[in-house]
Amino acid sequence: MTIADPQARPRGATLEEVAKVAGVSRATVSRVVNGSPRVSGEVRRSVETAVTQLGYVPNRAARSLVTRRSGSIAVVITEPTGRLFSDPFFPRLLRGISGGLSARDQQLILLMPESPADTERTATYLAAGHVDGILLVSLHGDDPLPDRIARAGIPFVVGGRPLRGHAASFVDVDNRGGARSAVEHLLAAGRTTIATIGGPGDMGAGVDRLAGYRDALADAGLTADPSLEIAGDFTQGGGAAAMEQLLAARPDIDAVFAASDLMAAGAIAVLEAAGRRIPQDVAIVGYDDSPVASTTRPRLTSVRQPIEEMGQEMARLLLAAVDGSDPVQRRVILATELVRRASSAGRRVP
Amino acid sequence: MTIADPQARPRGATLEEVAKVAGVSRATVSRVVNGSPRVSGEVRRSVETAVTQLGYVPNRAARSLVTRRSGSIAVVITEPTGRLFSDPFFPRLLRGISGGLSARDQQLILLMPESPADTERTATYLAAGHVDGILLVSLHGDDPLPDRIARAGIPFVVGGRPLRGHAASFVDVDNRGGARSAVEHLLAAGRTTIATIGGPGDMGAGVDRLAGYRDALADAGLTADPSLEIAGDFTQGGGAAAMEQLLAARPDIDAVFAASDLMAAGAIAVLEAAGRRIPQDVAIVGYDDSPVASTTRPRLTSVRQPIEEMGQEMARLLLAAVDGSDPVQRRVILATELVRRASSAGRRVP
DNA sequence: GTCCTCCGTGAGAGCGCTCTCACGCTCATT
DNA sequence: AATGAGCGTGAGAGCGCTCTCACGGAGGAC
Repeated sequence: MTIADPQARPRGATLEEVAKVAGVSRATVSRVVNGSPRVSGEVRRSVETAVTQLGYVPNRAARSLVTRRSGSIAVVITEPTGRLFSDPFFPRLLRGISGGLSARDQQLILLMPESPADTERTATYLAAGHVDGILLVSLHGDDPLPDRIARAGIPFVVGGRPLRGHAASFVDVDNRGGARSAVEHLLAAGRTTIATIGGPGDMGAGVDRLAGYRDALADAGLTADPSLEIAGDFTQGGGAAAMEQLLAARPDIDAVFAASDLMAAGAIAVLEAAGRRIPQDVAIVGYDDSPVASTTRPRLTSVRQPIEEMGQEMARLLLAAVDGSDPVQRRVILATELVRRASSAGRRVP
Repeated sequence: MTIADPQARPRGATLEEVAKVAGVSRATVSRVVNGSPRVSGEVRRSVETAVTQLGYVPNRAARSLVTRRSGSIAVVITEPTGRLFSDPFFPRLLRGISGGLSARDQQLILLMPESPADTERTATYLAAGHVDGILLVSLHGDDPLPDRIARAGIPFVVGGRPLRGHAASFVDVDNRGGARSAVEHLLAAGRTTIATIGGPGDMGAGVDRLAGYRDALADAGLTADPSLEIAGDFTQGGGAAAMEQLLAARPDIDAVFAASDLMAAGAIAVLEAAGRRIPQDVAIVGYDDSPVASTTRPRLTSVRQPIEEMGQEMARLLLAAVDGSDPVQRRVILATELVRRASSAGRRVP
């Protein structure tokens, strides 16, 4: 094997070698490295010296083999295309997750299955127990993954409320509350005919934002009107198409709540082309507070979400579940914040 | 241990068990699983049956322990904040990398060190040989990582041309050529006083795009003018600040080449506020062709980059290096494409 | 003084896999 | 007919680590 291996990278020191240098047994070095309290101060110091001197770093594979823990967490992103490329949601979420994980010395394994075959391979990989826990992001209603890994008994946490009632912990932003506050803001500005361009009906974020929209209307004593509701796909093109339909059906619209900034940007372009002034004729509010919100003209009022925090919280929940210290299912909902900009400014003169 | 373990997750079948079911030795099962040709058809089939029946999946830790290969590749993203959150560069790159890796059954380990302490831990982790190879993304000039891992002898590939002459393979988009084509486009439209808002001077993308700008001017017989060049930080705010300085120093500007779309968006806002019409008074071209480019008004002419392809190519190069089949250093430069939109339309009347 | 407990340490098994080597068989070669 | 090459298969070592168990010595209870 020494001969056959083309690489022969220098292998680091082993426990055995550290033990020899420190003049103790392998077991004692292991105890020191893993912070066991049952080691005398003197021995501990001499082991630590040897560790530093040899630059010893534990071999994770060997450790995994016996502990049956991989020391890694999978993050699975199953997003066809749209949202993934169009807003900085994922980088921010990943950063939050990464931060939450690194403190505990867990590695983040990123899985982005594209094809159904990929998804199948991913499911097999995950169910085989190669990771200690799983973070599921951007779940659609029909995703088979949660069931598969639940059956395999691997702890997992979902980002965003899962639509089907999986017995799973999840972390979500308050989509319903955020949408409600956006629409309340429009109502307070004197708008009366408020349409919404919703998200996909198979995603929690889509469903909940629509619910929040309806909540606000109901509170104001208005009844929901199907001709004012249309589903988009979170993309700019989708937003534009939806806006056109909306405008054709209801030319009397004086406000639009779009469930994403990109869709709002698409809607703005269409409204503009139709000769509507924003915000004078039609006020518009988006969702996400993405960078796009400050490049539209007028700049876009939007609902800001604590994405990094969401990632961090997901990591925290999952690690607790992996430790077994918290077998309970938890649902964490994080608050959103309405960021007011020009697109919804000014009171309409009735 | 059986008692101490709070989880006791069902462990999958082992090689040994498959061997027993198939009536062969462990070694033979290993050969079948690893696709060795030295197994007779009959035996192979009976092993495959047993594998399927037991749902056998190899234990990666055990395999790693003996092969000294982890089966995973690290992707290190060291980006302070700005770019990471503001454009979809990273998701796209990650997707490209992921695609390039998954075909080879390599796991993608994502590392996003934030603090200097994180970076140190990351370096230690990587140098310890826990991954088979490393992909370095968004490298700044002063990053100590390349040296560290080069010294440890771990194969790595850099995304974007590294500024200091690391003896490293890299994949880059043709920043210089892309910038040149953008500026040539402005020249062809009759613009004569073309400013540039560049990227950070410690990043290859920043330096190269500036060089491309100068190339185009030189080709047109114009000499570079320091009062027309200013460095930004790839963010919208940075672009706006730069544009203000530029406008104060050279009110006669009739075109701007911004090294990122976000900076271009910032510049547009400032130009607008200063009463300049776009593109009539000042034409503007961005870089990245990000979603922002189609939300600005007018929509932004920009340089499109093959980001997914870049990620794929990085994965490909790295895997070749890991295999040892390609110890040569490679430099791959991918072509860009100018996407013409309204912000640079129309010929200026001299 | 004897017995027992407790604590720090070492010995050794074994996690699941790959890889080398040896072995026995079948065929082609002389 | 004898020899050897080649191929498919099995036996067994060992990767680096953790964990259980055993052991010896110190200290307290009787």
